[in-house]
Amino acid sequence: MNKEFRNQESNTQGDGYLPGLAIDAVIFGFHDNQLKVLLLAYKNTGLYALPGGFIHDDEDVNQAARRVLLDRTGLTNIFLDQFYVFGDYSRYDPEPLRAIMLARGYTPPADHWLLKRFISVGYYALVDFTKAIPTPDAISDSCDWYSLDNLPQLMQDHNQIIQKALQTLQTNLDQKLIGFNLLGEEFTMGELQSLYETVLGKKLIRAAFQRKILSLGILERIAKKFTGGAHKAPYLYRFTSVR
Amino acid sequence: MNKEFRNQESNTQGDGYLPGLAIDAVIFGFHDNQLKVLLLAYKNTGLYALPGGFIHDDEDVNQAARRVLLDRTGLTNIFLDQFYVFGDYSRYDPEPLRAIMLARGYTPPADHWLLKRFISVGYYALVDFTKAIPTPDAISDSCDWYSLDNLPQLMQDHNQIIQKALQTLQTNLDQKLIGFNLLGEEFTMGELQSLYETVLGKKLIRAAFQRKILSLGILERIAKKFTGGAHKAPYLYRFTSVR
DNA sequence: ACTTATTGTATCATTATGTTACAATAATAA
DNA sequence: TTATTATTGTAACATAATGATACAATAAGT
Repeated sequence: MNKEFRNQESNTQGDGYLPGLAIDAVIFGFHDNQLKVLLLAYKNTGLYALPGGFIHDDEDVNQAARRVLLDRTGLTNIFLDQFYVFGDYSRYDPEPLRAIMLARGYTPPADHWLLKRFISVGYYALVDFTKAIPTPDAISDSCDWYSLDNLPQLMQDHNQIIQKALQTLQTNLDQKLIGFNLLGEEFTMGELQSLYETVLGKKLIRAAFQRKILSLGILERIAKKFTGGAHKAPYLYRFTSVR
Repeated sequence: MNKEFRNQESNTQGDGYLPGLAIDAVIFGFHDNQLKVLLLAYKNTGLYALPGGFIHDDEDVNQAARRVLLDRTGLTNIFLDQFYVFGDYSRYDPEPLRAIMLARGYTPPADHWLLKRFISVGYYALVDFTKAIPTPDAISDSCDWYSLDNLPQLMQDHNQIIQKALQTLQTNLDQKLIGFNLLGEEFTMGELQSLYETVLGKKLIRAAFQRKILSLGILERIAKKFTGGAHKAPYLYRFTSVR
């Protein structure tokens, strides 16, 4: 990986990559009843950013996004979808990348490809928090989960990108039943409801939620989960993969 | 316009344009109870294609899409939205563009920028059929409406692009009330229902449709429309712009 | 055995949608 | 002028979906 960025850096014209096009990935996880996103902190710069990358000139754009996701989380077979292209001219700001390269002790030439204008394809992914292994890229100190309601200031327009991704997630939550991708294999109805409430940012009616979800016929009841709490044990459910 | 393409053609390295990025626009219209799209036929090649274009290096991508729409229809202030980025490597096929340039009597160099791989941002627009003035670009014979259920074979993956645009239109029809953009200022309930039926490809129940639409409180009843038919005259409605 | 918190579900209320019916009414024909 | 016809607007009822409340079942602690 370090190799990859060194290549992107010293390869001043970006040979082998599609010029001017990048990927930004909003990777959602769910933990402690909080919706989280994966962020990178860049070395010696105080800059935070979304995981992202560039597209090889013989690679599908969607495939490049999967590669980014794999590199940052170790996960494959994950829900991942485009949600918007960020292409305003006003986004153009070479300073953060210049700062990152300078902080690495590399002074890029003025016409370095990474300092040119980039259009970014926004992707959002829903991953099982417990399965992802956050992995920094070559030029970042850390790759970590940050709660959505407590985000740091991000590079460029990355905060807005996250907002737009969240909107997309909210409108597609029921419609495409994508929410399940944020949970593990097995979960209780309470956990599922809590996920929905967190994503949508509002309370749902317990009885109605349970009835609705069960009526979809996509859940399989497995066993009871003895939580150790002084109350009836909830059932565990599993998403019936056959659809 | 001719000037613009001559510039794109003779400017073999595409200076002034974002490299490798294009726009394809699926422009929907509604007429004679049919959903139509605007297509270009290219000179001396027998090729049909979606209207499209490139992005100036100081231009917003969305703005470039508006420019394409304006150039092909003469319309501004139109519903226009991104719906997908077509970025598979397998799309890459320089032959159609080479054929177009050759048919114009221009032999492009092997490294001509228009023969390189392009990623395409798909936009869909909903326009008032009666207001649009289909206008060919510099290298096409014609710009015309084609019924969706009777499309010619299109260049590259443009047929699939239209299919994806249609899916997007269908899922967003109620949700965002975008359907109204396909009608003129004033319309009858029957016309609106017919539009919905055509887009969704299924019959709707008249009484329920009317009740539902009216309950949204977004329509203003204006006057009766005397159609000349031997029956009660329907009311004309207008979309209340205030939302 | 009693208490507590939580779960699963039944019950009823309310709202939304599907279905049928019918009066109102333009244009035409008698 | 008066019937005829096709279509519209909407009422009325039936069915389905959702909201709200209630309550029995039940783990675990006391």
